[in-house]
Amino acid sequence: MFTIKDRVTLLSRKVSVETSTRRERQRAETAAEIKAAARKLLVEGGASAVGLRAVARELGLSAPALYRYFASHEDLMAALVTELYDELTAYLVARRDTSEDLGEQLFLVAGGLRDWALAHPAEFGLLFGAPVPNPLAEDHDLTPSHQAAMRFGAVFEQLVVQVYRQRPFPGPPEELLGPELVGQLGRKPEIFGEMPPGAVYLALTYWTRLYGLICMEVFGQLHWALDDAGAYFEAQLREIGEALGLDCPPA
Amino acid sequence: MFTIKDRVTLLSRKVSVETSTRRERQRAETAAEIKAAARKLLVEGGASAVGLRAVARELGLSAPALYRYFASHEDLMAALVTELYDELTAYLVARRDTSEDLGEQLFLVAGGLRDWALAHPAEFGLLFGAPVPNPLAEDHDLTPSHQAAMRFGAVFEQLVVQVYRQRPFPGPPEELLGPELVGQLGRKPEIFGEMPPGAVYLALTYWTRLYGLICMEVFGQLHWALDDAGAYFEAQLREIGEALGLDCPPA
DNA sequence: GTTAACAGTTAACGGTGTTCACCATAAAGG
DNA sequence: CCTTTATGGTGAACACCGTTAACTGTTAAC
Repeated sequence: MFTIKDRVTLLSRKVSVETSTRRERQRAETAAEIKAAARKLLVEGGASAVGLRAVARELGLSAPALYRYFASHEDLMAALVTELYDELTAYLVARRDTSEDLGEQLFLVAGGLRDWALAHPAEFGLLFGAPVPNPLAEDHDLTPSHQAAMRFGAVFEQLVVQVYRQRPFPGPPEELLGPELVGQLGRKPEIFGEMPPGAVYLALTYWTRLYGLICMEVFGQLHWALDDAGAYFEAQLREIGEALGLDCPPA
Repeated sequence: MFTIKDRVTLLSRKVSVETSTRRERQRAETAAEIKAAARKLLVEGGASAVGLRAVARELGLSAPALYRYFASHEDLMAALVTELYDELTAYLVARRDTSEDLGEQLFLVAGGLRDWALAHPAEFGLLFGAPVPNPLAEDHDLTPSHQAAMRFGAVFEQLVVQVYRQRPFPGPPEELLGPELVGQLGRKPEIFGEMPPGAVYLALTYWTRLYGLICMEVFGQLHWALDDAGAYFEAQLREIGEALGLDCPPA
């Protein structure tokens, strides 16, 4: 179980004071170069193409040298995932802050996620296409990549909560959701604050539909029906926005 | 471009006459054993655990022996994917034929897909979690696994079309979708028959939301909000069914 | 009954992640 | 300033991987 305090410390990006000695700076720079090379191989040849030897070859090093920076190939990938999550989060936040209106921000963030996914399909596949990444069970402690994923999710969560606070949207009545679902929907006040179950349901719907849309498009599972899913995506987004009580721009 | 005739021949499962000589039967049986061993390794250790040598070890063979049955490791995986698609399709069809009512069938098939995915998460990940499987472009010819995937999709497509024919659902008005999207939605008559763009939009919505829901749940990306997504899934399904003009069972 | 195809073997090549022993250099300490 | 120590690098080696080649029995076919 996580307390609210845990969440707060977790969601604030660490901006350490950086008492960087000369060595530490060099070390961090090399680690960054390694991750950059790994990413280059990822976009060029897919996840299977990013191997330790290939990365080392990319920067003129020997494979065992990388073990001074990452404990294993899996660790390298996890670090890359963390970096990508943070890059995506920063991109979404920057895009969100383009507007002051919370409703517009919701559209900006959704469209931003799609744009990033389409611009970086390999990276997106690494972040979101991995089958069964983690159970997030009690015993499993939070790895840095998990924390980065939560920071990413928090962008959407916070925004939805803010939108609700500004102009509460009703959501379906509780008798339509059923008691079991209503119970579960009210079980996360540290995320959804004072939102009633119906509103939480709508927020989850927003996220679920957005995820499904983008995954299907970037994974190429929509080609059989649409040659350009852009218009479809916008229509779906308007539909969701309407359910959230936002004034949606016309087609 | 595919003609309607192509689709018909493609979507009918081949039930070859099987003029099986002794050798051919033995050969087919061994190939089946290989695929079974590969699947066992898949569910036990994920996609990365199913290697040629491991499969061979599983049945007391040498690795090169498998090359008498599959041209490469990739071919083995493709054959496994084909088999899994067909198994899933057969499961859905059997479940669908439990009821005569088309509306109920739509719910049965949707719930069946979720149940199969939850019962076989590794297999589901292999089928639907693969990033960017294929562009389905003109030059790329249809591999058996693609054909199996299309047979799978056809179960949903045919059902939606039948539901529409029995009781047409309106869908959003065209001026709400925009001319660009309306144009794309009317471009696949070989799939959606005489359905108007709004209805095709709803059919796509049905599939997109279903896919997103199941992917998120089986990939563990819903644990942060819900401990058991079953009730949420059913509520979402009711919502979609309502949009399709079906009488949905209460919670 | 001869012949040819088939199903399997072992050996080997290049590739992978990883560990080990070793070595140079750069920082730290008396 | 010199010594010590930690750091970042190396090549060799292990076990595994997918794949190919050469070879050997068995089995079906003419």
